[in-house]
Amino acid sequence: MHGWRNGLGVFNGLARLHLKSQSSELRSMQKGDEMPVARRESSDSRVIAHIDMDCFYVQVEQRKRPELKGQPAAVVQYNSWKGGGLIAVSYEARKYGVKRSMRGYEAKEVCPIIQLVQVPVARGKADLNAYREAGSEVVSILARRGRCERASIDEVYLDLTEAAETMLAAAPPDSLEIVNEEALRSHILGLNQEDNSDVKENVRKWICRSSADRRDKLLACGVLIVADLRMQVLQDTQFTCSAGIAHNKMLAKLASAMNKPAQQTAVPFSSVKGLLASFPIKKMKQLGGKLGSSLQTDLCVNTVGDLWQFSQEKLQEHYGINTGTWLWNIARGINGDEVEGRLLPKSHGSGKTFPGPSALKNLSSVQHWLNGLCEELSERLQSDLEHNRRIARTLTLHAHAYKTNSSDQQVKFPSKSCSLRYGSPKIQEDAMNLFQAGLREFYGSSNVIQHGWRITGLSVSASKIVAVPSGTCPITKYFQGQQPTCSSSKLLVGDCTEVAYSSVSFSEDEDADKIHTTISNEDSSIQVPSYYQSDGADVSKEAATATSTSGRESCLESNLIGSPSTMSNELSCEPKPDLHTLDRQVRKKSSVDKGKSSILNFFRRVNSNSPLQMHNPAGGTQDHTLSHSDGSRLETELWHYKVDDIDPSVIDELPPEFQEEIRAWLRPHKRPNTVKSGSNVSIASFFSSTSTP
DNA sequence: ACGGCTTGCACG
DNA sequence: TCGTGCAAG
Repeated sequence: MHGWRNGLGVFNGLARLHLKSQSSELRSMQKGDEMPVARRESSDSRVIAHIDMDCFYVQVEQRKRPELKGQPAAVVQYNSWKGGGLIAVSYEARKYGVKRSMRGYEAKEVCPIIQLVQVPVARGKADLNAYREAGSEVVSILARRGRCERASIDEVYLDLTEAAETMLAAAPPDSLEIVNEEALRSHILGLNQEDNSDVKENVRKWICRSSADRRDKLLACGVLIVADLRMQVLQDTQFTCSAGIAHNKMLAKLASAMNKPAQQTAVPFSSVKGLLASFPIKKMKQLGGKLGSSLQTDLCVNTVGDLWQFSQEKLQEHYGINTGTWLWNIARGINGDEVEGRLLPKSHGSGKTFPGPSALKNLSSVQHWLNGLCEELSERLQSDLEHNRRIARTLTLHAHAYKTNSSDQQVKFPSKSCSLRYGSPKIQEDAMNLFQAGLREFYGSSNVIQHGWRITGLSVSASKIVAVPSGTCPITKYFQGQQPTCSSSKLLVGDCTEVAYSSVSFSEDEDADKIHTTISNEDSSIQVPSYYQSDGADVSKEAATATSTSGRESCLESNLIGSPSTMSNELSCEPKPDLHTLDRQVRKKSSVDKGKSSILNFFRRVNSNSPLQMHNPAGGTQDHTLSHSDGSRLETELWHYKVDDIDPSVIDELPPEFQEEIRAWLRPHKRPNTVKSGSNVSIASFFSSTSTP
């Protein structure tokens, strides 16, 4: 227990910079302070929600076939063997004891009246697109009230801090005459519900309590907002969901599962300790597997409360610096993970298993299945390009295999990747080559004749997805921006886009025009923040006069202008993610943008008289020096900014699109996972590697 | 060598 | 950077 109290007030600093009033602490933080990994102190006052769709695949099928609503039902794939495997089960069916991972036949045994709906099949494999699209519908609604992170096909995190603060300032709960019925149905952990009491009235009192501390009031606002959002989701999509509202992601996630389906649960700070004390360790996210088992068997930890007796150092010795620190923190309800603004997946994949006798035995069957997988992948990449203007740069092939007549069964089939060329035929060709490369390695030196092989699983995936430079910039201009002079540097977006264009436009015949118009479409009927509009014009002018690099730059800039919703009208029934969010999230990860991100240009214009020194406090070798992509710095001064010199309060004044980026620089980073005993690494040493300009 | 198919992330 | 393994749903 001793660590609990210790955990409450010990940490200062970076994590709090979202609060204007506390931003000065960022500057005052001195050497000797302790700051291992991303964390927040437990005075964390964010309002975070986790939204979890109820048996989502079932709901999607029920919307398609309304006669299934209210019925015991399950979604099943591959009806061929033992009635197929269940992947989603309605709550009515769960009452009969039907579980996910049952076979169709088993489900029928315990619940004879269950309705089994098959997952759509395309090219001989399960086709999950309907569920993906339904998930996007939900995300587009949930993203309305705050930063939104698509955590999976049916789960979303929301950072509602700002919305809650705004509500608290403008229309605080204690001023409300009527409270949303859905909000009144909330579960408030720790709220005493006496036997005869009016439950809803108690919830109303809690929500409207004027004596509540600020954190509870913010949480109450969160409860109201989430109730509202959930109603919107239901109205617009017919889907129900459950939600957790808390001060961080971990607690929100715990809470969302506590009352399902179609309910929401809030975790006031005062109830955290009681909640965790007896909470089964294996039910914590990330602890459902080997790590959780290790805690149980090696440390005799069965509940989160059992973790309290271990010092940080002890946990670090066992599990490494990062995991150890993380464990110590989550045991105390501390979790600084940010809600990433990301509405779209980071990769696409298509795969299939070939169990038992269905294992593939020769190249032609591998080719057959690989072709189908690649076709599906290609379609999804096309769709991502059209809807979101993104391209993937890397193609990866995974396979599971074993050798017949061989002793070294433990040898794994290696994954292989290459740069991704668009167009189904190219992807198929490349995937097949990757497979053969993997196969050669898989053989090793073993005797091919004696040792045949079987393939039990194949998958292809596309990753490293980046935004396509597009918008006001004609393609010709765009290509001028990336002459061979760049070849030595890492202009991956450009290089890859070029590939994408040529192959998409010329290999997939009928798509050529579509792609072109997509890229060059510049309908500007959408609303663009004023700082973009004025800047956009400026940048375009600069682009027109400069030669070597500004073509590229202007493309990147103009990416901020124009909207995906203006494109591909025939597909416009689908929800389109917000381009600004999209652009921000892509830019954040792009190695290209590290050196030339729009935010630096923004600073350059705003502070043109006083260039600041900027370095990344934790970025190691990362360099935020702005230089042109061709490496010529002729007319480009070197703009250095030092993070310490940025008044954190200024961040809130920046365009929201930039705030995220800046905060990412300021955020603590993970340390290399070397286990050190006595591991209080000082801030000084943490920063020292990059503190020289 | 079966629960199947996706995703994301940490590690070396 | 690439490839592997873990975890989740």
